[in-house]
Amino acid sequence: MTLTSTPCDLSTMSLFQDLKLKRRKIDSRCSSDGESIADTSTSSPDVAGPASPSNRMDRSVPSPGLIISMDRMTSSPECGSVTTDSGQDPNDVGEGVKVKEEMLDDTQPKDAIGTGYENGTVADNKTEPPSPSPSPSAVVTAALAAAATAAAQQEQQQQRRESVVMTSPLSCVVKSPSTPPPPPSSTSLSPPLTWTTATAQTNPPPLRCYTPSSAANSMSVTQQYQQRRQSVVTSVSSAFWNAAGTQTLPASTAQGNASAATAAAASVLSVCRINGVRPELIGGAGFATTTAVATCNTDMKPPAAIPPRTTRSAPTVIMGEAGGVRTMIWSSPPCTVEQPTSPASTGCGSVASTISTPYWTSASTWSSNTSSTSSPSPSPASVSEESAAHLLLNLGVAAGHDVASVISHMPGLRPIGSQLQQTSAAGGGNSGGVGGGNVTGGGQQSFHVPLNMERLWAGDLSQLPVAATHQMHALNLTANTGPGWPMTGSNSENKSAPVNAYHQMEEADEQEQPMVCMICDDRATGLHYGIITCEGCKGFFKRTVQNRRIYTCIAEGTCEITKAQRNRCQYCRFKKCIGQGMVLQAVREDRMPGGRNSGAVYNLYKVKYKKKRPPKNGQVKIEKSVACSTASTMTTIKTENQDNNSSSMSTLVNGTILKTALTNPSEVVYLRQRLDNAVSSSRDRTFSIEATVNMIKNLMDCDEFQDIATLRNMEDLLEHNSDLSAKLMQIGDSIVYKLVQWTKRLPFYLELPVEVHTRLLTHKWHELLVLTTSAYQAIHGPQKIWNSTNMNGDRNEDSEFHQEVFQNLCILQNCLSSMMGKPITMDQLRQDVGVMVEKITHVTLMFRRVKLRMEEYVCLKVIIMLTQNNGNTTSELETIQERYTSCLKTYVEHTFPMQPNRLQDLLQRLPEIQSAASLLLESKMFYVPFLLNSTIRS
DNA sequence: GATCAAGGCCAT
DNA sequence: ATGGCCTTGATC
Repeated sequence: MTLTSTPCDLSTMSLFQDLKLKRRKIDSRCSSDGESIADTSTSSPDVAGPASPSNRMDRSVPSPGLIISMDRMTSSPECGSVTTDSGQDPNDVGEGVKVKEEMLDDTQPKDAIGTGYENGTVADNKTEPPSPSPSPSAVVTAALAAAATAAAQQEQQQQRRESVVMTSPLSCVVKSPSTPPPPPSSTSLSPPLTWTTATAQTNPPPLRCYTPSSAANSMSVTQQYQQRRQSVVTSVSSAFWNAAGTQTLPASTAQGNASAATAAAASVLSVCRINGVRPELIGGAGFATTTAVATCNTDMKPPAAIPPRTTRSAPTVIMGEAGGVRTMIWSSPPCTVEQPTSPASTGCGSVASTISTPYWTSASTWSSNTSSTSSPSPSPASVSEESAAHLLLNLGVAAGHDVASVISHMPGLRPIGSQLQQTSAAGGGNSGGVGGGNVTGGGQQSFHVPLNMERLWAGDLSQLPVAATHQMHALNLTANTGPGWPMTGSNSENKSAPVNAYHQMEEADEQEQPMVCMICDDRATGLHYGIITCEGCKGFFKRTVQNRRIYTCIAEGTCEITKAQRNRCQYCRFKKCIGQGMVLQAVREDRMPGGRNSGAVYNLYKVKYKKKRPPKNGQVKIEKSVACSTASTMTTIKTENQDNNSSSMSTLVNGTILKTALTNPSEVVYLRQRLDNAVSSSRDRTFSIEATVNMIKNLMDCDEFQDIATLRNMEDLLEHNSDLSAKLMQIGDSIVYKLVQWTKRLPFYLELPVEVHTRLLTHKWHELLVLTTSAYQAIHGPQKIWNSTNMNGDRNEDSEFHQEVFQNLCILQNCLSSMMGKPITMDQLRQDVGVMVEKITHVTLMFRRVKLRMEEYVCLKVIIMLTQNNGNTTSELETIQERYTSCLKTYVEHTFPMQPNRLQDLLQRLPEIQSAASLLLESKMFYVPFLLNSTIRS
């Protein structure tokens, strides 16, 4: 089946509507004839979407020619088509963001395999992902050649029953043996990467790593598994887009053969050994950014027997990727027994299971699969676009269960082969504590629980030191003592053991002795981020948090951290920092020096301990450890009305609450809110110009305006001889990817839960897009000089406006005509997008007149994103928005002291932008902003 | 003004 | 990247 672009009448049907009609036809055929799917995947490779190999290559090589400017503010192309056509609430139109892992996959390409795993590897999570491989086809060819020559002899019978066929990075299909493999593609740029992993003929070939510089070029079985798995995951993305109604993807060939994919991948994984242990995937390994392969210089044994899944005594290897760097975390998990996961624990409600090896299959033929699943599959029209955004935000950061929950919300996608992941399977959501090195949870070592730094930086604080349940209960922390505080202030009946131990040591150490670092026992210099540390650990913690680094441990995550060995394993060092109670929030986002956090973070989490002294002679280390850990996790929580309720406060003080504060997810949410409210370093104050400049600089750094604003391959997009759906897919691909990447680089990304970011993207993408387009036109567009003076020689702004509108309409007319291969009349154009273009143009002119600066633009961008139209603004969002509003105010006042109304003028543009954006949704012509900037060359 | 806990600098 | 030393600035 080939999707050919049928130019539609712009006046009667939007491009999306047209595409959806196509989609319906395809769905109908796919439902009735599964085998036709293969035709789809092969006869129309272009339809594979923007992430096809050819597209990848195209995108990886910026065109020096026409570059459509667009900002990284991205949108979803087909959001409108999905909802409106089905008669859904128009308010929902376009509020979705279609996401595909390829967005991330592009910047974290397979060519990066092997580059990120060395001992002590550190990944700066803020760094831009590496550029795509310049020659993926060559790499693929090489891989295929290797595959052809190095077939192993011992393939599992289990594997032979299934096959994973990757026809393209986008269109992996999972097929049963009976399903014939797709014929080779005729596209030279997109060689048919047919990687038959478990067909009866060959074993998984020892593919080479894509990265020549990789220290370990041999792709391990695990790597191969990862790649296969990614191919499976890729199909999910395809299916999602497919379900969005805009196109049929080859992924639709995935006939829901979930068990095949599961078994194939599981068979590979289950028999792999890395350093003698079986690797396992969790968390961030769920999707594209996290499915990259951790390189390993370890010989991988060929698959053997599949061990029982209910016993897992071997250490776990968690492989994931963030910021383009692979992470491998080793741990020694407890025995895992499959068990159902409470849907509530996911926060999404409908996930059926939590997974450690999350395999997903594209159930793009959901319409016919519904009856076979335990839960009804949603219709394509009910695609949860928010879930899509959520999904992408979770890429690289979410644990398996999060991904599972997200996927569970995605029609056509369903988890299969779920296997409980022990660390995230707690029904109550308590994912356990980070091993504090010495002791957490009443002295019980917690090394078994790995620290997923990706999730940590994504805002998942549930990994932070958690008082064991028994510890919480011992302190009666579940009782409410004040508004919203799930803890008691009165009962400390059972806290006596650790607290007394602490106090005993405290009293015994009154003598003057040098403080020792709670992390490495080096000489401490004072309180740093909540605990007593040395300068080294202080700086280490600061750098880690500031840069959102992701460390790896090549051992088992139990490295001893001493002064002599602290630099041997960053992962374990940071893990100990967290475990000992160092406060992430104490690292200031605005990097404002000076002052104290006592009025902020420590107002909420008053660390109750004294400076730890070295143990006296005879004191056993474990005692010190207990004391330190206890002290570090001991907090006095002030109630909100502490000033007015001395008795309550007294109760709290007297009942000094042994609380790790971040105990379980339900508390974390509230605590985070409290923290944000309490952090005075970034709220309710006027920033100095230095701080303002710094904050704006951070925003600008994560914006990459020039690069992001350009849409590559515009010439290709404007050609009418290629599939229109592919064009739009390509645009949408770029949009979503850039939008998510921008979000994840925001300085306040960690301050908000992923769910909030998801919601923001879902509801604000169009406004961001309009703002970006207008700002880019104003800043980088030609400073047009119109012949617009009136009889008095004065500037005729009205005439200027209309001339600008007309020019923009002409641009659109040309571009659309080119794209559709059919002339578009100006009347049609005016009817469809005239008002919207006028509004966008108006904003652009206003920005141009005031000579909008990038510094202002990035602030406006954050402000508008955090503006809640429905009035349901949360304090979290308000806090951040106020922060950047204040930042913008300071900047404007300092930079333009002679323009007292400049700030007001800028902020007044925001409603206009929202108005234009709403029209953008209604028109469903998301690409208009791109085209408006198409004449601007970078 | 002293203290202290932030961030920054810079030699290693 | 680390860590010792310095500066900064809020709090006492």
